[in-house]
Amino acid sequence: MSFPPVEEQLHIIRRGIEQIVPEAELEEKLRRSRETDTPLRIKYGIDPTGIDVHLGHTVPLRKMRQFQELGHQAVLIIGNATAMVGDPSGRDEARSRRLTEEEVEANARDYLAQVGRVVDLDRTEVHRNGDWFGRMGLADILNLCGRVTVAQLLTRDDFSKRYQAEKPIFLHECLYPVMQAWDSVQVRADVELGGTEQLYSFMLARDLQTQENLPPQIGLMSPILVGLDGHRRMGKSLGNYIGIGESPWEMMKKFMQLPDSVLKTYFELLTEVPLAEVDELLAGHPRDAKIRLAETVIGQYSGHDAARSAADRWRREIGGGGLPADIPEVDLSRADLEDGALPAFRLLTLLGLQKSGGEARRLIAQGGGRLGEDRTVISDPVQKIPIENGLLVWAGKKKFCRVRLVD
RNA sequence: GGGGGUGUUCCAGAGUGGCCAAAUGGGCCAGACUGUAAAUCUGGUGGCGAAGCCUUCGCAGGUUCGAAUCCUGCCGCCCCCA
Repeated sequence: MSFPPVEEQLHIIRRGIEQIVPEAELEEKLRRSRETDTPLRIKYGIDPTGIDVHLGHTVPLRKMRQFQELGHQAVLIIGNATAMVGDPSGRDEARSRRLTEEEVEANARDYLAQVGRVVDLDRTEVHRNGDWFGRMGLADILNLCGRVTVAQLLTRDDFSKRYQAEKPIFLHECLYPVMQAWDSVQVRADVELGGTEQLYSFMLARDLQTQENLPPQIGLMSPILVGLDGHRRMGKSLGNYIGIGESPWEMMKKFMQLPDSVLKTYFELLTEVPLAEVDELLAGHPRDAKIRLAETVIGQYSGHDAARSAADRWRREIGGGGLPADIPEVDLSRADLEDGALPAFRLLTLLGLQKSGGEARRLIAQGGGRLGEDRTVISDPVQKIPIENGLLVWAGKKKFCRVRLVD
């Protein structure tokens, strides 16, 4: 096996990376790796706490894939032990609940399947950190804890913020960064991937590795990928994410709703489109750049054909103002009708377009209730609407369905 | 163990006896404008087919014509002292 020249590798590795600590050592490691023909061990840890892998997760995963392509060894850590603690990073609150072992294991399997869409699992070492943490006795744990001071922990931004805000910090959470760092010792990591909020853990790992007479790892930190709102990090709990398991069309719609301001970062972190070309794209109409972005990323998960047809569909239906292709049909029982008609607000709630009568009334009062292909505005919330099969009903621009009358 | 705080509607945070379904901000929803982007502006944001009624302010009781507001007990969280 022979590695590409160091400069070439660095060029690929640096893309989309915010911070490398320490940078000089990375170059040195790459050089030595190439001279001795020894792949670097690239660690990335992921806690199986949820089930949806989204684009935010793919940033370090893609980086890992790139390392694989360069000939290095990917080392994936399934944090089945750390998952039971919960990563306090970037949180200003404690996790509400700890997961059970069964949940964690189920999630872990699910995660691997999803992760396999980005990294090449056949060429990846997969470890579960429960394998080593499960074997540790109290003495081992105390010994490990004895290497970290509380003052150090409190230098972490998330902990100090919480501390100042008089919010709870639980003892087991303090263990999280320590455990994460110990993983690096266990797998003899040369490089660890993660977000910028991982700095503390990465540095702690270097300390522990040095104490164990191992070469310290390099931390490669990606910027945080902001979510659909354009401000806060992409995350499941914020509901602002694009999951890699979503259909091409779902992804398409979400991409097109991104604020323009994030386009450049998205291109940089999620695609391999050369940056010079990205600049050219951004000089044109942002809408076209966005379509290109969406198509490129969707193509990575669903193939180019599917990506293209999603993009075409968007241009046709949404860009072009046509009717949506998928109009869900909702059953409506004839028994609910009154003389073949219904008050407008009641229609919306029965169809599930609105949660309550009050909500539906407000929507209609504000001009969000519409009927038919020509989207005639319903003017009065209690207006009697004659119901017929196939009637198209709108609750705002994005929610709609057709009536299907049933007995 | 002792002392002091605090708990409000999705979130943050006002409200300290009636004018409170509860200020304000955020979020969210709708409308206008657009590229169904962002920003901006406008309106809305407990439930009930109107008037009116009903349920909400950590939990359980109590005082009162009347309680988110007062009292008692319980629970959670935070800080300080030891």
